[in-house]
Amino acid sequence: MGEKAKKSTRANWKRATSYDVAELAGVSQSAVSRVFQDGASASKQMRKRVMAAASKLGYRPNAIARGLITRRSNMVAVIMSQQTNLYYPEVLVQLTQRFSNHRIRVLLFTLKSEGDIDSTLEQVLQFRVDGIVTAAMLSGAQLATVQEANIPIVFYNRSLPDIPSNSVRCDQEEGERWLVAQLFASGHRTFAIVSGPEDSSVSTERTTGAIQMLREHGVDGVTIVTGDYGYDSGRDAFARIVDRHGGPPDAVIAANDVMAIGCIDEARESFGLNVPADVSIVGFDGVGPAQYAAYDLSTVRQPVERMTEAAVSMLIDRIEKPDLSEEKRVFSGERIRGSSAEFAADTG
Amino acid sequence: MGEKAKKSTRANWKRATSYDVAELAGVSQSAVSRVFQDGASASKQMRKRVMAAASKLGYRPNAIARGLITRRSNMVAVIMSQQTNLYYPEVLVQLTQRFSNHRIRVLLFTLKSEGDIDSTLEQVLQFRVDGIVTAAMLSGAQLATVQEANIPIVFYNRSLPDIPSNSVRCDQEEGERWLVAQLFASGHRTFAIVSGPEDSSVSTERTTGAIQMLREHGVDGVTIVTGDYGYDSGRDAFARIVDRHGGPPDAVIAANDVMAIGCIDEARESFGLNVPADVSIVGFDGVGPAQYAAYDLSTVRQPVERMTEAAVSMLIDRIEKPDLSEEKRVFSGERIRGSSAEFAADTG
DNA sequence: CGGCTCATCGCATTCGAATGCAATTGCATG
DNA sequence: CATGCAATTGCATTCGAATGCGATGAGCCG
Repeated sequence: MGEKAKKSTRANWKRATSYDVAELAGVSQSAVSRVFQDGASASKQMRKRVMAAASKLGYRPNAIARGLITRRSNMVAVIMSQQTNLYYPEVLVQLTQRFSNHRIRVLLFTLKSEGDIDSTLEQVLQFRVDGIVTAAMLSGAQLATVQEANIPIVFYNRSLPDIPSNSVRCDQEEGERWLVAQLFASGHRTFAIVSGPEDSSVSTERTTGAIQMLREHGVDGVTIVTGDYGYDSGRDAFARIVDRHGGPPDAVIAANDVMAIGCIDEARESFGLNVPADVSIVGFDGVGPAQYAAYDLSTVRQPVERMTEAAVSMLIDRIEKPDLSEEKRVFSGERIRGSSAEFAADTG
Repeated sequence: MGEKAKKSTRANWKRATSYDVAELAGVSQSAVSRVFQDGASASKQMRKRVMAAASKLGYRPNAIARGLITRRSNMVAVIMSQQTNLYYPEVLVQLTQRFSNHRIRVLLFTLKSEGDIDSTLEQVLQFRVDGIVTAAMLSGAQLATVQEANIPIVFYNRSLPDIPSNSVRCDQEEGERWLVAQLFASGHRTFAIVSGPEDSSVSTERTTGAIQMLREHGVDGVTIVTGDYGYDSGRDAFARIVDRHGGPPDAVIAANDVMAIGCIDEARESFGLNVPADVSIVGFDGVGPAQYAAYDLSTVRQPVERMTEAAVSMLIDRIEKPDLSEEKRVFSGERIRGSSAEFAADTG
C-alpha cells in the first residue's frame, strides 16, 4: 500500500500545491503548471516525474487560483425561478450536461421571489462567472448591469422586446394559436382560460396568443381565471370557471400541462364530466405526466433538447467571441394531438 | 444620470479592482477590502468615500480572489444522478435555497452515467468546494479520496454500511415494509415487484425491504421485473408481470411512484383491470403526480423539507467544525393511504 | 565539426483581495 | 497637560497557478 498524503490531524491539514509537487520532483513550479495544461510544452520524462510526485502528494490543480490568473472561472450561472425548475427539471439537467461537455460548470441560482433578482444578480457578478443563462425575467436596468460587467447572457424562454439581447425560446403564441385554431375548427364555441401567475412572462405570452386567436374567430369575453402553475390551482380554476360561466365551457385552455391535468381531474371527479366529450382541455409544455394514459393531453411540447443545445452553444460562442452581436432563436413547439380535446381531422 | 464605468470597446474592457477604487477614493487597498467585509473596522466617512468610488466604478469584490486567500470558496458541490434530479426537482431547489440562506452557492454536477463519478469527483475537488452533498453512490475508494482532500461530504438518501460517513436518508426499508404489511393485512396473497435500475441503491433497499417482509409473512417466489424508474418502463413491467405470472397478481409493488403510475395505466388500458378492485398497486416517493386524482397512489412520501434541511445543516456544521464526528440521520417516510391499493382499516 | 533551429525549462511577475502588524489618530482620564 | 487605551488605517505579504522572456541543450544539416 503506497501511502498517500501523510496523515495528520484534520485541523492543521494542508493541501498540496504546485510548489510542493515541484519541490518533490526537483523541478520548477512552472514545470508543474505546464504538465497540467493541455497545450503546454513539457518533455516526456518531465511529465513522468511530475505526475509521480503529484500523485504521491494527492495534488490537484486549484481551479480557483487558475481562474484568478486566467480570468476565466469556467463556471456559468444558471438562474431559475422556482417554478421553472420544478416543471422543467430536464432543462437544468441538460444545460448542466451540455456545459459539462465543454468543461464548464454550472453555478445554480434559484429565486425565492421575483424581488430576489437584484441580490441574486449581485452574487452572480461577484463570482465572476463566464456567462449566464437565465430562465427568469430581468428588467432593462438589470440587463444593463450585466452588460456593463461584460458578461454574456442568454435568456431562456423569455426575451426583452426592443432590446438587443440573446435569447432562446419556444414560440408560445404560435403554439397557443394552433391549439385554439384546432379547438375552433372542431366546433368549440365557448372558451375559458386558466392563466399562470401574473408575473410569468411565459404565461402572458400564452394567454395573449389564445385571446388573440379567439378574437380573430370572433370569440370575445372569454372567462379568464388565474392559477399558479400547480395541480391544485388547476382543479380550483376549473371549479371557478364552471361557477362563473354557469356550467362548463366547450373548452378550457390552460397555461401549462399541470394545471390542465388539474382541470381534467376536477371536471371528472367533482363535476362528473367526460373529457373530451363534455369539455375539451388543452395544456402547454409536453411534460412527462401529460402523456400518462389517464390524461393524454393535447398540448404543445417545447423542444427542450434543441433549445438547451442552442442556449449552450450561443452562450459559449459569446464567451469565446465577446464581440458577436446579439441573436434571438425561436423554436416552434411540437404539436401533440392527445385525447383530452376534440380536434379537427389531421390537416395541420 | 451619473455615468457608470466609462464605455470602451468590449475587447479591451477591464473590470474595476479594489486598487482602482482605492486610488479613486484616495485610500489604501486594504481600506477598500475592509469596507466590503462584515466585521472589519472602518470609520463612517471611510465607508462613504469608498462606497462612492466603488459605485462610480461599478466595483464588485471578486469572489474568486477572495476564495483564494481565505481558503473558502463559499461553494458546495451537489452531485446528482440524472434520475434523482428528474424525480426530485424539489430536492435540488430546496438545497440551493437553504444553502443560499447561508451565503453559500451550489455548483451542480450531474452524472451521465455511474462510471462518470471518478472524473466528476476530480472536477469537484479541483474547484475547492467547501463541501459536498451527493445523491449518487460513491465507492469506498472514492469516499476516501474526498476525505483525504479534507472536504466534508454528506450522502443524500444513501449510506455506506460500516463506513463512518455523514448521511441523511429516508428509511426505504421501513416504508416498504409498511406498504407490504398493509397489503398483506388486507388480504393480498400474490405479489409482484417492479424494481428500479440495478445500480440504484435506493431501489435495492426498497426491493429488499419488500422481499423480506413478504418472506416474514410466508410469501416466497415473488415475481420481480426490472424497470428504469420511468413511466414507460412501468407500463412495460406490468405487462411482463401478467405474462410471467399468468394473470395479474393481487398486488404490484413498484420501486417508485412513476413506475406505479405506469403500472396502473397499463392495468387499466391494456388489460381492462380495475385498480384497486382487481389489482392493488403501491409506489414510493410521494411525488406530485402520485396525488393526481386519476391515480391517488398509496405510497410513502419522503419528507423532503426536513431531509434537505438536515443535509444542509449537517454539511455546514462540518465545514465550520471539521473535527465533528460522522453522523447518520434517518427519517421515516410519511405513510399515504391512497386509493390505488386496498389497505386494512386505519390501525397504523 | 560549426552553426542554426526548436523544444524544453526556470525565473520572475501577475491576477485581486485578505490580514498581521505597526503607525497614527482621537478621546477620555488622572 | 501628560498618559493610556481603543479604533482606524496603511504597508507588506500571502493565497496558488499561469505565462512572457531568456537561457540551455539537443538534434539536424551542410
